[in-house]
Amino acid sequence: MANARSEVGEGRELSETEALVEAGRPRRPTRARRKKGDGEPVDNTVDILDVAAQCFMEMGFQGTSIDDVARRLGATKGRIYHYYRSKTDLFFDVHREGMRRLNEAVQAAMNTGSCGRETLHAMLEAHALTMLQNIAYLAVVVQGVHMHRLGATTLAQRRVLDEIMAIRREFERLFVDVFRRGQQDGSIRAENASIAVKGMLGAINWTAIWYRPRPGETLEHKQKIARELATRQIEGIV
Amino acid sequence: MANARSEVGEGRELSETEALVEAGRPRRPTRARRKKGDGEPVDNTVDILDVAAQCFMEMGFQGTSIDDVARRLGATKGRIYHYYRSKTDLFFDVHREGMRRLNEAVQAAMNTGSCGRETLHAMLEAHALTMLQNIAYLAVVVQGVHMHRLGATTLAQRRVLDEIMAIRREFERLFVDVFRRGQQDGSIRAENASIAVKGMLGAINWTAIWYRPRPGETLEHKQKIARELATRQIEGIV
DNA sequence: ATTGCAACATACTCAGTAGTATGTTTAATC
DNA sequence: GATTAAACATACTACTGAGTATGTTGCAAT
Repeated sequence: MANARSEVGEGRELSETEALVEAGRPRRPTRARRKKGDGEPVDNTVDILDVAAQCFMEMGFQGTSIDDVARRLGATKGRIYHYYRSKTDLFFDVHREGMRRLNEAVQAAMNTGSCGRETLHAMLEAHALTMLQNIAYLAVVVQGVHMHRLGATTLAQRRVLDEIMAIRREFERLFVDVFRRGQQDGSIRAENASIAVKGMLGAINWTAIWYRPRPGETLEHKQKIARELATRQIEGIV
Repeated sequence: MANARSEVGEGRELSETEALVEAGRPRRPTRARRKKGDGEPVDNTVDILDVAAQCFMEMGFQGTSIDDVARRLGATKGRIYHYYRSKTDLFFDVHREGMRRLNEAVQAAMNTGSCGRETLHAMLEAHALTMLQNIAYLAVVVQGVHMHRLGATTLAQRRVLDEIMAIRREFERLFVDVFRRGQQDGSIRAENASIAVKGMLGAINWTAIWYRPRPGETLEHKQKIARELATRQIEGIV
């Protein structure tokens, strides 16, 4: 980082909680721009987020320059820095969006199944399918997990990173909890929930490494892969 | 990369095969230095390799500077560039060493077990244990897998990368082959060997993300984790 | 004793890149 | 229709970091 943005000065300072909530989130205008005749307000950050996710997936956080993202957008740095304070903030926002989609899908699956094992199965399948459908965003999430020791972050950014890590731990805890429920209702016989879950999530998350959608790939195909992966984690190969 | 080293000039040129074999490998002196009174020749690259593996694991390839590695060695760039032509070559050599250790362990396990499933189980356990025992090197291997599209490599480096990817594909094929053998001898009922193996290897490889050895951690503990992970992949959780 | 090379250290170059400062256009509000 | 802010583009700064060129030291073979 060329020059650490001074934490003081430049107008009003953000309070502790504001900084924690706002950091990494796109800057919202005070007066949102609306489309020509339409009344719908436009969010110009979605394109940036999509392209950034793609770049981060292909070249990694450090390997991606803001100019790379801008070039792929057919724009310049100015557009990106208009919405994001820093490259790290942009990365975090992609990460956050990925986690949001993942959480949404898995939370929905938690309401299905008649025993712990069946619920877990549904959660794993939902997780896998979400990975395959949002591979760029989720590849960034996977990177983010491995990134929590990068150190070279500012004070505010470390806060956001802690928040993200907390969300991830919470996410993993969902699986452990359902696993334990399955142990109690007798539908799961394996012991050591912690290690078992880490293995299962690894099998799913690994798709971020090997899976790339073929052009024109159908949803059914993705579902088939997701079901296959989830089933193997529940039933094994015997 | 500041200046791509010119492929021509500077003395004798390497032949195609020499370049393929030598690239990424440490430069060997024409007259090996020996210890004081001892007759044993010394390999000064092992320290470099160990430290580099540690750095690459903690901060990633792009996030690690040669100066970082040198500083951790209590040395300067000069020492590293004396043995390695480039940062990429250093990374590749760590990768190669990691794959060597992994292959060694898994190959040994292939001679055990009385059916496909048992052999596969032994291979997975050996794989997992090797990961836990060489987490830095294997974390680099995992990074390398995800790196094959980084693009920004020179001609010679791309050759080495292709070689590495070939080795990895060969490695994965070992598991698929044994899987199919298990399907034929009836010890494995699951279908779709390719996806099943990708899931299983993912569960094991994921240790590169979450596992960090506690100080004073015993071998038995590592073995327990490895056995647990492997068993889950074979038997599932039912 | 001298020579030669390995094994580094030191000092430098230069391109890429994060972030900033500032200009320009367009749409909404009054 | 004048004003104002959003939504960018352009131009610039400053620094990091890969790779190089060159110096220095110490062992080993002759």
